[in-house]
Amino acid sequence: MLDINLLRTDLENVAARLASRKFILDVEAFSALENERKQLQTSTQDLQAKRNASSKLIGQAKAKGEDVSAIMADVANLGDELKAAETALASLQDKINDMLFAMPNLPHESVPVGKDETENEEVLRWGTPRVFDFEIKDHVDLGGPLGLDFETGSKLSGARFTALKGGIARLHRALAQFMLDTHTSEHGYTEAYTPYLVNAASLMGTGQLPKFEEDLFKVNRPGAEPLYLIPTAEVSVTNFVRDTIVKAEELPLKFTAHTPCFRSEAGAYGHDVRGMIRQHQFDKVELVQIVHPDESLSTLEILTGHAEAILQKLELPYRKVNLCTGDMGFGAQKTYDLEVWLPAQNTYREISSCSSMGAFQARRMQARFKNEQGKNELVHTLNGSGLAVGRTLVAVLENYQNADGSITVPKALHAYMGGLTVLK
RNA sequence: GGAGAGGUGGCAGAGUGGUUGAAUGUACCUGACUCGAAAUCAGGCGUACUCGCGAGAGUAUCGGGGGUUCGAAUCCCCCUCUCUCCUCCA
Repeated sequence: MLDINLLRTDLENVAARLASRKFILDVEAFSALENERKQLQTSTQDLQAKRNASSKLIGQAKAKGEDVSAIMADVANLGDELKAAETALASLQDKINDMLFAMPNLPHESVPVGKDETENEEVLRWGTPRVFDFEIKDHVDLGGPLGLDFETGSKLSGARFTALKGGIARLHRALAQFMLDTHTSEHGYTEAYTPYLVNAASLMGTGQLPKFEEDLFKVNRPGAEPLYLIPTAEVSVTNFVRDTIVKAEELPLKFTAHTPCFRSEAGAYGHDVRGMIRQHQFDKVELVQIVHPDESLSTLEILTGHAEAILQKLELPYRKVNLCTGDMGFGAQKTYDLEVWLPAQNTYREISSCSSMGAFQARRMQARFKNEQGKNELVHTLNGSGLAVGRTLVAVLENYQNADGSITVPKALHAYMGGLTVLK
């Protein structure tokens, strides 16, 4: 959520910056609502002050045993007028809030302006795609004989669900363990385990609600508030600090968590239907940092580096992309995507997305720290995939395939595979 | 799943319809006393918002939301969390 004061004082500029990410801010509607709000709030507060004063008088008079009917008559008509004013003000404020909650974050100045992914800026390439001297297969054909079982997945749950068995399941687990261990022991993150079902307030906090409810799996409960399956551990972990005030010296907070992620992929009909690139359920090792506002952009570089380290240790070629304004996610101020080389697709595919959210989430969550002046100030939040486990599995299968269809286990994973060095 | 008790300022803890934004203690800040400190005394001390150039004034806020009332921390309803007991369970 943007700072409403910024909208009040610098509306045109905000609108221009939001336009660069394809969000049209209705400037006229917003100022009209704001003007109306200002007036109505003042008049409502005047009425409230009047009511409070009269009620106080009634109390005083009654205490002395005096007759209060005159004062009572005086405020008799106030009630309806006040109620009407309060209702109108509340609905006005709801409208303003609805606008605010629907507004994406402002892109940072270092973000290239562009309309879509074609205008993203490649920052670097790491590694050299392997040259194969045989006809390569994609992960579906490679994985099938090794335990990658789409049929069972869809029998149990439908399209976009996958079952893993045997060596593939082991490899999947090994990847997650390896990532988690690397981030905790080499990058200084605290391991976290979180609920996979969260309430609406948490999803409001990180920005998935109210705007993207159709992307989520919702669990309705009679007589209780609904819960949602997390679309990413960013939600559960970042919300650790919702409604809290942390000490300045405790920053930065660094958490990593391995969780399943659930996405309805409502808008993705027809995309990536083959294989396990796009699933309703996938595992991810997430990185989250809660930092001092001065540190967010430098931390983004560091955090992205932590995700890159995993790809480098696995010796998977990748490139780093600075997303342009038109391609960034809703809450992001700046985002680097890491794209891994997939030989069967002959292209780089997203395997990690690392973002600085600035104060966007912190404002929604009321996540603050005590600054040097002793005042409460919003923290900044960052998150990144370190990495998406399913897609990493795909990348390992395709990049480490052999002519006979077997898969060489990357060296970094040997310690996690119980002596297995080749899957066949 | 069943029954009960609770949620009040940074912390502890009063308050069950009326000059209550909320006693008291404690923590913290300022001043006095002191060579200095401790102790003591005096004063201050939440957050958000609105109006105002400003001094300042006002509104909201006692887990969250709604209701009753001229007036709600206090009464009613829904949700939520914590604790205790029973039941069940990995």
